[in-house]
Amino acid sequence: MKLTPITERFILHWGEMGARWGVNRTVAQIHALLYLSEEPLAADEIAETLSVARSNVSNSLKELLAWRLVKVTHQMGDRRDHFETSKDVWELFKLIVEGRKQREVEPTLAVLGECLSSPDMALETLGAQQRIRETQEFILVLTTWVDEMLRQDPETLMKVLKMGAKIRNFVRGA
Amino acid sequence: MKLTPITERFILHWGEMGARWGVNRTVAQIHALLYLSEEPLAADEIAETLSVARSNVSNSLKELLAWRLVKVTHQMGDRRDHFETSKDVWELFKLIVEGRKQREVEPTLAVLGECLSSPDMALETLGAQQRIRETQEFILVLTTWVDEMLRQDPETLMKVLKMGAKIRNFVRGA
DNA sequence: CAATAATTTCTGTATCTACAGAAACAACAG
DNA sequence: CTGTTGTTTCTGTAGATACAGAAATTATTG
Repeated sequence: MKLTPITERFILHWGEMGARWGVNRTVAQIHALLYLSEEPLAADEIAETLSVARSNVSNSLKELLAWRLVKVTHQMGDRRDHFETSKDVWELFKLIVEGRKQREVEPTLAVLGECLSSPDMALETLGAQQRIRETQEFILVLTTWVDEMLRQDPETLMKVLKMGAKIRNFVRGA
Repeated sequence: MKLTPITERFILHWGEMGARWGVNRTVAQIHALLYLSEEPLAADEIAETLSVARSNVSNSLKELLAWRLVKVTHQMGDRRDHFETSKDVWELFKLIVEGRKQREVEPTLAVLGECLSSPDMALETLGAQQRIRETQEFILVLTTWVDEMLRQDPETLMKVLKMGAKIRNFVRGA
């Protein structure tokens, strides 16, 4: 399948961005392709379209499945798996944030917690102790809030965001 | 300078996390070191403490300076530059978000904008066209909101975050 | 139970990035 | 002006990751 110029540009840029945020380029590209595609695609089709090895596609899809960003579907008369992703940016965003929270933020909180409860903590300067505590507190507050937000439906979330300025006043008044 | 066990653990973990988010490991480690350190450190001291080459420290510091995460200071009777970072997690967070916005989000918005205004857009399916538009809108709303939030002082921000649940009700009532 | 189609796992290679060490450069002191 | 101290830039290498292609595995059909 030949890509149209815009689709190609979008996919390449997405791959680039993924790389900068610690996501494998091919993984990001495949996701972008599925996002723009009208129908679910088979692995071969993806490999051909993006000019990457079949095996590479297989591994990348496994990764995307682990992130719950793509799902497998089937079509009548075709034995091959077909892959599709949600067309809802918000939902995708949620899944990504959720994934990174689990994979990176939670381990970090664990490490900070262990540090804080370690007897070795006494060896640190008071300032360092405090900063480690503040870091933990910061991450905790932030993730709790993110959790809260992600639990909302897209529409509510949208309203919250579009209301930025008002929130400030709300806080003032509270 | 020898690191205490906790400091070492913190720094190593920070480096690890940086790597996962597309930040050079040494850069992240140096930042963590300065964050926990009570006084500004000279480049040699950093190199020795982290066991990395002096040149590596130089380049990493340049990177951190570009992000405005560290500042140069001087001490009486010492010709060497000394480096320090803010001890305020909130401020650090702001700087990082700000930096990533400029380096990654804005270029992405530019690409999306060019796509949308290109005549080639007519070649795309209606669905793809819409999704590209939605993506742009999404990023726009999100960054606008982030901008708004980062403009607040830490204290206000903290209140906003700690209020997660209430915000929902606020939205409902609005 | 073959024969075929589809997918995954394995293995080696290419590519890229991080990094050390050397060399060049700049600032300063005597 | 020359030696010293400190910093940056340059160059090659080591290490890591991404990836292609082959081999092995699994599923499906007649």
